[in-house]
Amino acid sequence: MNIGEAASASGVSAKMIRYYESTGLIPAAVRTGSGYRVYTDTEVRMLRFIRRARDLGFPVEKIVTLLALWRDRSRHSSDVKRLAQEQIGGLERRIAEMQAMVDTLQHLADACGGDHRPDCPILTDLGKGAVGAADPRPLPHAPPNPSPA
Amino acid sequence: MNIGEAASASGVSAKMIRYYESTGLIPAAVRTGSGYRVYTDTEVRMLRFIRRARDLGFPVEKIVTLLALWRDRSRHSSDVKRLAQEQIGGLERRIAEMQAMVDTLQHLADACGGDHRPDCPILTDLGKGAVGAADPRPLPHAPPNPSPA
DNA sequence: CCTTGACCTTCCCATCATGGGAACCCTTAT
DNA sequence: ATAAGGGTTCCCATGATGGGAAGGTCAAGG
Repeated sequence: MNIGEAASASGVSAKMIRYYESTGLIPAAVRTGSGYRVYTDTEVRMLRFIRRARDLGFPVEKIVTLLALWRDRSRHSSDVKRLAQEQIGGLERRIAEMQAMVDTLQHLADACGGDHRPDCPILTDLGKGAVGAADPRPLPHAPPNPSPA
Repeated sequence: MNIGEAASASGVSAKMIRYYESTGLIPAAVRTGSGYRVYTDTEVRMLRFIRRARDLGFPVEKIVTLLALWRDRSRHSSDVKRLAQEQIGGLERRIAEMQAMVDTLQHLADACGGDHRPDCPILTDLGKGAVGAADPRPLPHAPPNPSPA
């Protein structure tokens, strides 16, 4: 199977298959004499596994561990369960953060007339604050685990 | 005020202040004879505005619009409210996606013994699926609007 | 046999917001 | 005068993904 077929069979783009190979997430594929990558059903199943785990928001780094457990027939299900629960915890923390943003915005929007007049508590709130020192919270902008699928 | 002072007064790092200037989000700062950027309270307030908007999850692109409205004294509050509501909608969509991930994971984890045995519905589910064509959903991985604050 | 088109290869670039660091210049206090 | 602690620019890296160019390969059909 060529990379294109493996891509459509697994739902992982050819680009990403090469990327996963380059980062070591999956082993290097066997090549034909002319350099084409060749995939078997086993590898396609691995790619589907990766795809599903990404759909569930697992960061690629965690998928490394999941794949190792997947391959390890003597794994303990408790190890897998723990990973899943950590993932749930991380997602729930991010959900709570976003919910807090929603709540704040909703509060501000509720207090905003939404008419032709310029007065708007949203802008007032965003612009408020004395010019003294601000707490330099690090604005942890890059979520460790973005993937909404 | 030098950039370092403006950074601690606004909560935006000096690095990011220069970045915002380079992208045109904020106007270029006045310079001293020797090239140091100089900031006034007005600019610090603008930076705090940006910081707060980022904290609420607004992508920088939207902040461009918010800033324009902030500066425009003849703005209509309805324009601001609409932006806030769009932001709320986007956040809620992402929350729903993540909640769906949590639900799926919780379902799988509940069915997993979590003991020393290898059997685990989590891995079974991730690995399942025939090797036929998979729907090539684009895995919209990059959230348009990540910032959890 | 040769062409054509679809596929493959590698390599580079871009995203987005952010940090790290190097190399070098400026200011201020001792 | 010198050292410390700013500032400046420029380059690089992140993580997962797509886009695209330049060039090699394969299969089908004339």
